[in-house]
Amino acid sequence: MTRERDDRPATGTSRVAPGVSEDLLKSHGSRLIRVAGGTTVFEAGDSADHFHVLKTGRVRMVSMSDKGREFTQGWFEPGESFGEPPFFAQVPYPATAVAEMDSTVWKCARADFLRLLQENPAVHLALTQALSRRLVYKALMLGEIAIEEAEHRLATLFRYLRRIAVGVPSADYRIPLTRQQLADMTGLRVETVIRSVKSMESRGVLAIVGGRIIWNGKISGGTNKR
Amino acid sequence: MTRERDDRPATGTSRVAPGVSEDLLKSHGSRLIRVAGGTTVFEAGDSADHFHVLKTGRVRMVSMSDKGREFTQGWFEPGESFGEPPFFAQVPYPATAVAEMDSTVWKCARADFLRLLQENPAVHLALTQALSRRLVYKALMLGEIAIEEAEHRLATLFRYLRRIAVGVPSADYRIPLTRQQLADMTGLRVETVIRSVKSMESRGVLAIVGGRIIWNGKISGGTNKR
DNA sequence: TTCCGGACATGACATAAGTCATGTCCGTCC
DNA sequence: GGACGGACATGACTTATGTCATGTCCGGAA
Repeated sequence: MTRERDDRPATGTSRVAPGVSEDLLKSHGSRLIRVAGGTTVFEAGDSADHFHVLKTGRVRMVSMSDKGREFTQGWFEPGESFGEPPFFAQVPYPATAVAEMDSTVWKCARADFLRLLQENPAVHLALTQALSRRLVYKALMLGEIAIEEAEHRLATLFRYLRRIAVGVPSADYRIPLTRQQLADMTGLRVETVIRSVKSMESRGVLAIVGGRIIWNGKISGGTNKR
Repeated sequence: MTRERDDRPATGTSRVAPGVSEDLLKSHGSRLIRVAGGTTVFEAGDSADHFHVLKTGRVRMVSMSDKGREFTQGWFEPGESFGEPPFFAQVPYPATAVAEMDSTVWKCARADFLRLLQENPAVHLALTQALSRRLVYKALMLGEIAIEEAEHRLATLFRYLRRIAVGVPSADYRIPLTRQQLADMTGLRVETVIRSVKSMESRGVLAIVGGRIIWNGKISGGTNKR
């Protein structure tokens, strides 16, 4: 049950990392740093004066409460940039970036990166789209967590995950996350996720096979209006 | 108690609307539409094929649950654009845009707007910054609502509102929102907001003068690390 | 002045979700 | 092949917040 990790959805950005090419980063004064698994790339409160791009490994963006509760803002896969919002907004990081495994990260200083963007309009547009996808996800989850109940939050997350997953959208989708990870993305506790999922299973809106949650493409379909 | 509305914080984007100039919009095939107060500019589920810029009036972005609960994603003031994330991400709107008063809105079709951006790198950068500010706010509130309790959520929102407000940051800040509006931004109910605020008042972290919440610049200051 | 509606306030009770304790199942590692 | 740890599961109890009912205050309209 460790192989799961490989198909972790890139909730951070998009299904396909458009990314800034390494050549471009190198030619614009970026430095490549190593981050050991379990340590942080930056922490909430740090000032954001570099643009970060993940080269190898995996990074999780996480918010932490005083009492140790965690909320996973998203995961980032190789090729994706992360921590750009505070970088552009010029405010301290609101969350902490943790390397879930040994990782390497490109760091590009503000002036260098702004020049890079200016010289490469296509990269800028791809970045705008990546930020937009992330904003859509955040608005979606924010609305859910603010006003919906446990099962609804989970159903919405499942639909979202299947939508951004590669493959046939009508086919069954095997949720590639543990109950704990789902809890950390929905503001719920593991027990609540377990109970909600079981309840949804008994109502037939999903199936559990070998512990894994199978979201049915047909019956629990989409929500689009037009 | 109606004058409050005028200094509504522009949580949608930023304190200063950088915006796309009207000349630019006009020269790129935009249309100006009128939206009566109380009606919607677009609704959750609609497809997003136009870029919207508010010319006059005020727009509130709101998520709604099946059972009628509302969550205010943000407000938009004249000069600000809204609904861009789904536009760029090419997905249906996740929320509904309601005109809180008679408003006028510029609408620019996709191809036209992409051309506009390409021809005006400075506008593109300003847009990236606006999106970034919004993303920082969403990440902040998402973490709060997911894992923090009522009083903490409110305190964080108050700090944020004061930070983006114009004026001396160390001075007392009068929250320009009603209890109901605060409730709609934090995923709480009015009664909970009222009780939390009173509790915070009794603990001395804020004052209530004539019903209005006064957030003290000194004692309830910032959270920055460095 | 009086009336009215919106905002603020407070008590009593209901409940979804959190918390705590325990237990099973099942791979992996020695 | 036995021990161990992580993930899943379930019962019993607690609690923060929601829900409902009701009341006061105050400014604007008539």
